[in-house]
Amino acid sequence: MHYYDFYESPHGQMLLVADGEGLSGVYFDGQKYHPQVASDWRRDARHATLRQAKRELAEYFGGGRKRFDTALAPDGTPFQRSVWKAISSVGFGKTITYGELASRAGCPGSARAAGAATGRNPIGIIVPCHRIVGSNGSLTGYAGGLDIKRALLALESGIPELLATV
Amino acid sequence: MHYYDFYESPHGQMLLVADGEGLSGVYFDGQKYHPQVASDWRRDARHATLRQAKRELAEYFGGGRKRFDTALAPDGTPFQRSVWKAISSVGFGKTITYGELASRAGCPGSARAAGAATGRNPIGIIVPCHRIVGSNGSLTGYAGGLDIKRALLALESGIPELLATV
DNA sequence: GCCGCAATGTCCGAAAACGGCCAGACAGCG
DNA sequence: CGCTGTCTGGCCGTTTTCGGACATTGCGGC
Repeated sequence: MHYYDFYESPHGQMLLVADGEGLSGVYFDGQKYHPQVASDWRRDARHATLRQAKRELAEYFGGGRKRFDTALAPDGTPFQRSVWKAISSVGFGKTITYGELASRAGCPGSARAAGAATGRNPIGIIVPCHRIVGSNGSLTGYAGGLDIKRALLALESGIPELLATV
Repeated sequence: MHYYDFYESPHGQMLLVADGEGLSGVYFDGQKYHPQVASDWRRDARHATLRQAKRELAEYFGGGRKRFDTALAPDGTPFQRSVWKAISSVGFGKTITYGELASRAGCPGSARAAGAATGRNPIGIIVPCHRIVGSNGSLTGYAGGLDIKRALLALESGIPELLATV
């Protein structure tokens, strides 16, 4: 059974999805690969996992949280899961390249495949795929749009002036 | 979760599979499309659905049962399910053609596709695909082998001499 | 610097192949 | 004629196969 609820972020409404195992999805409104809410899903604002995720997101956007503790249960191929796991190991305010990401996932040389897997990340923000950049530092892409990616990195940079430029 | 057990039929060992919904598979040993027993399946001789199926099969081969009451939960496409449902409506000792089967499934003219779907029937004997024959009365095919198909039809014919010919 | 290229895992659409068919035409045979 | 068996062409859903497209990168050639 799938449960879901919404969260109002500074960058628009977000859809949160959970199953029995943990959080399975966090999506910006209208982002790429945004799922359809199926008729057999149940909206439940008090669902334990969803509540914890909403609280932690609020603390993150408020600047008071640097890592997430919600239990995750994303659905994907073995390769994708290893990539998403590697993404989660990138700390707040840090960035790595797609090539480095591929290496950490155990598949050096598969940078492009790692990029594709990054694009399929179902748990935005909490699995911090916005911290993955091109080898020359360019932002290259983000399912929610480059503006949001830039804003998230600015928020994590800790430099107030940077925030103003967004 | 999948549960399974075996049943010793007059024509060799049979594999029975069930999930939470009902019986999902009944296969002759070595038949076409015989599934692999996955490592996360659990053998359970006392499983309610499996026990009922084994009992009804024993009664069928003993000649004392003409229809099955076990709850079924086969996995397939919408078309396949409608075909298997139509097969189940064919009574003991009767036969229909693949063309007639297609019509009963709601798709007149799709005789060939109905044949393919019949071949994929996961629940042998209980979904009596052996009662489907060619338009000229020929047996044409059976996943468990034509010999078994002939034997089943002989058993259902009620004519003792026919049984001797098998 | 700029361009082209090879290597990588997954998804998606299109196309082709594959069946437990069937009706019609034809030839062979008594 | 009537009956039989074989062959052919059209029919239909599913499965398999194949070719690109991606949130990349390092290298060689120009």
